[in-house]
Amino acid sequence: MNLSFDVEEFIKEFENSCNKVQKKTFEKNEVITSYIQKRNQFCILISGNADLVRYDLNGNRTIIDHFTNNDVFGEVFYNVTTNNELLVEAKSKCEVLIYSYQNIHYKCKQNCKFHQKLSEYLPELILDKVTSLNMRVELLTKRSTRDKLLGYFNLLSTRTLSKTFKLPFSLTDLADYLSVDRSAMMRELKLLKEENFIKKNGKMITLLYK
Amino acid sequence: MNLSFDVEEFIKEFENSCNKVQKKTFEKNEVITSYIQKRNQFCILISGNADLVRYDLNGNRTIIDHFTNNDVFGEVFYNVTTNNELLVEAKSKCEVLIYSYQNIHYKCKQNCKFHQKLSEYLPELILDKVTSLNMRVELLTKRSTRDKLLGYFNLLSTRTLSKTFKLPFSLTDLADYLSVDRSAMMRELKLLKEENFIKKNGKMITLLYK
DNA sequence: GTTTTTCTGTTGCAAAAGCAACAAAATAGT
DNA sequence: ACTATTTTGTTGCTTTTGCAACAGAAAAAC
Repeated sequence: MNLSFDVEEFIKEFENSCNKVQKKTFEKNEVITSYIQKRNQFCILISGNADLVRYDLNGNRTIIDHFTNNDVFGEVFYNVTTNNELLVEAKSKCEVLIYSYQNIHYKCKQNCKFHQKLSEYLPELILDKVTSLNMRVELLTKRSTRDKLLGYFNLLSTRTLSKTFKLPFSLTDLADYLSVDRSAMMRELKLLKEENFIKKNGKMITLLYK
Repeated sequence: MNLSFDVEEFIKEFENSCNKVQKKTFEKNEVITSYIQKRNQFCILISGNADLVRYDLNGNRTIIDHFTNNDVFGEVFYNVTTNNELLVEAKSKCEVLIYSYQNIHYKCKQNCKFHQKLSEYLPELILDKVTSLNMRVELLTKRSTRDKLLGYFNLLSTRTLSKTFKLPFSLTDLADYLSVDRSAMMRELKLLKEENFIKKNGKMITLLYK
């Protein structure tokens, strides 16, 4: 996230000016929302972190997306075509702004500050989402588990400007995020350590190659 | 694509009103643009079709995205972090509107109609892109070649409202799009035919299951 | 502070996917 | 219309990935 404006400031300042937006709090493991076609919910995660997960017919879980501070989500971003369940699950206590997408255009009152700012910031919020989705596609199209891992590590390294960083996921969740089998991923991690590509201590990873 | 406005109309009407936008034509196989960090190009494909492709260090080609009429692309949508080359290649003769993203905010003149309309339509254009990227992620996270194929066929079937449809790709390109080995994909297609899941005649596919 | 649950690390075996290579068919180029 | 190039369809073999299962470590719940 490198937005040109401060989402927190924006929310603090304006959340009470508009009666069409609501703020809700969710506890860990609660379902924040499920994606259903034709309900145009649009959400901004104010604090905490949450995952968009899919459970398919074989019982596989996939973490489709991982949301942290200031991320936007909701079924406006999704054309729900599959019969799989899509859920947003809170991974920690979460504060969420919930809004109906239509209401962005139909203002609640002439001078609603929230509306004004939201319209102004919206393209950037969505653009940021496109960028992160493109990175996701970039990762998922990598052919091997090794390339996915290294690709993801590179991303975190670039993001933190450091060769050492902490995984934002448990290893179990990381496997679901990279869409690979956990044991196969663990095996690959072991090889990467043995071949001196990385150093690993719990969730702390250090890249050892140039 | 199911936008609430007609992109073609918008472009026809306003493309000459703004001196900061240019229209270019590309022949088949020409490179329309390559993605380079910090150049904020933003493009709309008016006609033809094109692919966003990546060539990785092992020589694997991946079709990251496939663009047709009215699709938007450009490196505004991409945080170029990898050292891989990202190119947009014309698959047929293409007409493209090219614009610098910054210029969306800095209008060329007070009453530039193009600017006005573009600002108005932009969120929807980008939102549409998010939707298609989410579908892409949905496909790519499927665990097996079979699930990817069936997922993609379902998508085309839903889009065309028909059990029978034509693949917009060559089979070679489809493999690169689904990020699987071509021969493995062909093998799976053969099995799907043998097990009566699909009927296939060249690029025409018919789904046989409910 | 003890118990229960989740997460990590590992492995043998089975299944799926990738690689290489080639002939036939289709398409594009001249 | 003929030739060159690309695409399709196929297969044997190798490598990678996934599955199942389990023990120990860590974290969460009580």
